[in-house]
Amino acid sequence: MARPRAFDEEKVLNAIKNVFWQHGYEGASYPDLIEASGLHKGSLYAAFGDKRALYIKALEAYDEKEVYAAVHLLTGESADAPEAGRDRVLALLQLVVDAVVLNGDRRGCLLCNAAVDQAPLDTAVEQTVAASMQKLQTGFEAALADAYDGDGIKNAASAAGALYLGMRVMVKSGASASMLQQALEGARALL
Amino acid sequence: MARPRAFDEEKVLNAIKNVFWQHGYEGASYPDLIEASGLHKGSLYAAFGDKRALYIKALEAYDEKEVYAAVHLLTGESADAPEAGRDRVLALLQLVVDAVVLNGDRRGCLLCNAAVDQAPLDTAVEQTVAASMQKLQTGFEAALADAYDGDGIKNAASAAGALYLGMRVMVKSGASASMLQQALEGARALL
DNA sequence: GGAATTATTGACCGTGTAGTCAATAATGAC
DNA sequence: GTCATTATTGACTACACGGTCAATAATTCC
Repeated sequence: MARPRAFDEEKVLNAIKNVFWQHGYEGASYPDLIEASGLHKGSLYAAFGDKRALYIKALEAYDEKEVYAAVHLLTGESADAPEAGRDRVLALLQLVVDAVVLNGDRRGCLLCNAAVDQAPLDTAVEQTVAASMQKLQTGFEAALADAYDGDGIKNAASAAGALYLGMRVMVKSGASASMLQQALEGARALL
Repeated sequence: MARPRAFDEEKVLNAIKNVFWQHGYEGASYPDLIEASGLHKGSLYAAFGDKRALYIKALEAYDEKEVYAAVHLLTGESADAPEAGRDRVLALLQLVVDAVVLNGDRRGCLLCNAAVDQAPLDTAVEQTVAASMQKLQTGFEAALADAYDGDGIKNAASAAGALYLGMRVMVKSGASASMLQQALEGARALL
């Protein structure tokens, strides 16, 4: 018995997520957010709260979509996941390279960006980031469980996670396609 | 035959570097920079130019000190560098862990921070970052030259570089000491 | 149709920002 | 001592930012 929402919450959050992904937290201004979402400032506040809350929601949306997809690839639950666990890790790293080579997408990883520039300033961000990172870690462990044993699994999974994060940083730093390809080949040789 | 500078340029730049290191580019306000440097706003402008120029100078100072030290460790030119190249890489990764465990220092790496949040927005930053990254890459190649051959050297060096960057991101994301230690052990097992 | 409730709008506000500049101070050359 | 030159100061400006709110619109219930 009240006026209904005129927008699709999920679509709006997706648009907001993309703005933060591309411009970072500080770099995303309300004019940017307004343009991308199609809403007005007051509506954003009424529906989601302040900018920080909006950012957390964007991180959660990223977790639900991008992190989810990565973890499912790692665990082998995706349809196109390779058979061997090690190959699933390499497939994920290949996706990092492909984003740049095939689509020219250098936004990197919203999670990494958040970890670097907002996590140290905001415990809510830090917790959200930590939760997503933990999911990734578990995914890497699942992928490497049959190639290592004992502590070796966790160790190799942490190192693989660091490799993944590092490659995503390389992407943002403007590393060339061949540098990225080299890192991927290096990972193939090491893992 | 004119009034001399009342401050030590190197010390001031070092203070400025630390502010950017801790707070990031956007997070560093002029009040912060003024307090850390002991100079007034007008002096900063007169001596170094605008905030962007100041940031670039801070990146250069970081390159000259921190990147220089890392590269020299990797190439074995430091006094305390291990004999084997592979051990020098691990020693560098150990320093990343130690910064957190021994000093509680979670500032991470100014270079990584710059790569993630400023390089995509400013080609001058991107170039400075790229130059420092290239030096690191060369260092890793020098360290791993005797353990690999042919393309393997460059590949392994790129992967080691990604590992290094990834671990520094983990530090900023709030990863626990044991997670970092795991990644280090993983690197030891893989390299 | 009227009442109650919630969504939407966009003008408005205070603040903190980066950046400027005219006045003043300190030095060396002569 | 005077002058030319450069350094220092801090008040000043203009602006963009995040955030607020009162007025209005759209809906359902009765």
